[in-house]
Amino acid sequence: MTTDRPELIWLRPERSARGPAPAHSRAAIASAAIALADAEGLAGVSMRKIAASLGAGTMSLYNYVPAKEQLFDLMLDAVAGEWKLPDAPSGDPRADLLEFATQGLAAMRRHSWVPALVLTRPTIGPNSLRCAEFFLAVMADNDQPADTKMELFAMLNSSICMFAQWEANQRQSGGGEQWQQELVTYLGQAAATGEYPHLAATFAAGTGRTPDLDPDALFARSIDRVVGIILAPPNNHA
Amino acid sequence: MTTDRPELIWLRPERSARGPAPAHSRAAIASAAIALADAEGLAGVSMRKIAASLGAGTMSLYNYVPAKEQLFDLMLDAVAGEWKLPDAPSGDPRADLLEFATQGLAAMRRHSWVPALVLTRPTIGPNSLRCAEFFLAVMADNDQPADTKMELFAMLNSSICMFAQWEANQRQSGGGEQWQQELVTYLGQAAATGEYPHLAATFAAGTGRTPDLDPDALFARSIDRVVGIILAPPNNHA
DNA sequence: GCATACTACGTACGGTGTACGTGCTGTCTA
DNA sequence: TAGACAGCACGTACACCGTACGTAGTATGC
Repeated sequence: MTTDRPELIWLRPERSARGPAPAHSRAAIASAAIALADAEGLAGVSMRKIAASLGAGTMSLYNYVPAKEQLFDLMLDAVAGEWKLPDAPSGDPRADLLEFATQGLAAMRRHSWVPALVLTRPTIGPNSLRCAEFFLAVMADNDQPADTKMELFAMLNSSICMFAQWEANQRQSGGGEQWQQELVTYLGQAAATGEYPHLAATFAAGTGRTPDLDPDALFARSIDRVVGIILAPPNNHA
Repeated sequence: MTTDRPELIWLRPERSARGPAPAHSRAAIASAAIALADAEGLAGVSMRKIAASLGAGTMSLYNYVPAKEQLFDLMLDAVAGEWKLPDAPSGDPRADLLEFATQGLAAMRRHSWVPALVLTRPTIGPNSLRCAEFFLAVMADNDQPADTKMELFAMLNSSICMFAQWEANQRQSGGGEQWQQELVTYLGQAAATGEYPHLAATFAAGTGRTPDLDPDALFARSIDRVVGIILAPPNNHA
């Protein structure tokens, strides 16, 4: 409420000239938080645990981060820094966007808490801006309005997130045998009611199939569609 | 690490024959929780507040719901029940899917906490199944593999969620004047560094524009693309 | 009649984010 | 150079959270 200091964390300097040198850093705190989230999930991240893993007092963290929410911003931007992007577009926009998406998926596979979090917190830290910059560089020759390009960027990012989240859910569900069992039981019951004929048919058809298409290939196929939409000339759509 | 015992809530009967009649119901509890989430956000939902709003003791809720996590399932399925779907497909799949998406967007606009939540919790309650059933009925004449259809359903749902979440973020950001101000300041600074030339150009081009395209039209346009992909014959893509 | 299974709910425990105060340290200003 | 002062480290404390557990009451099946 009382906003003497800027709310936006990127606007406040990491360190001012006065006072003793800090014993830690935003980057170190974010890194510790990321390690915790990777190991225990986002819900397992607490200020006390982060402080303990850094050997700091809990309340010391508040000298670096105004609140836990802003810590999430730091975490997300740190992950955005893991994208390994070429310095300049290659000249093949489709390949560049695919590579961008692949980098994103890889990062989100390492940090399965990212997709759900990034959806609720639009990130605009330095590393995220670097990603946006790359996207816009790739799209430089594409004559669409500026804000449309930003929407397309959001669309690409969301698609990557969706896929990563879907994978994470699969993994989580597949892990619990009992849950899988219960799910089958329940869907069987639902099908037996006769209220869901199409669903029952689909369920029956789906069972016993072997495919399990290579996840990477599935991702490439899905994202290729999205990239196609993004790169399509603006007015070719009815 | 708690021993994961998912205990699918849809499998346990709401009420058994023995014992006194319950004073409340899952539906009433879910409804109270939804009202709370609408008013204060998902983080504002607590067992104590729900109980208070129902005039019940906090711990009584645990006679209806094994844990708070399962309550989220109830909430999501209750919202899925708000979709107003025709009994049968109209014969125009494109129109049907657009209508489906529009219903979804409307529900998510009423309950802005849904998109983020549903992404992390695949819903399979009775109402959610009804939605899937409708989708499959629309897709009945479309000869794609069963599991592909389910993937496409997930894709459609995700797209709706993405759009709704994006809108919610816009609304939230636009609400805080100071935040908006700080964002502009920060982006200005970032642009001034010269590290983000394309971003700076895009930002400059975006400022001063008037469009603010009607959100519904924007949604229709976006979702129409997705519907196009969904309805496209399976092998028309390179 | 009576065991049984369920409802209702108070109490309590271990966890959370963080406001506040206290002492310290380094730098900038007069 | 003296002192004001901003930033740092951290302990304590508070309000709130999810929920395990125990107790008491009540309707049903045998």
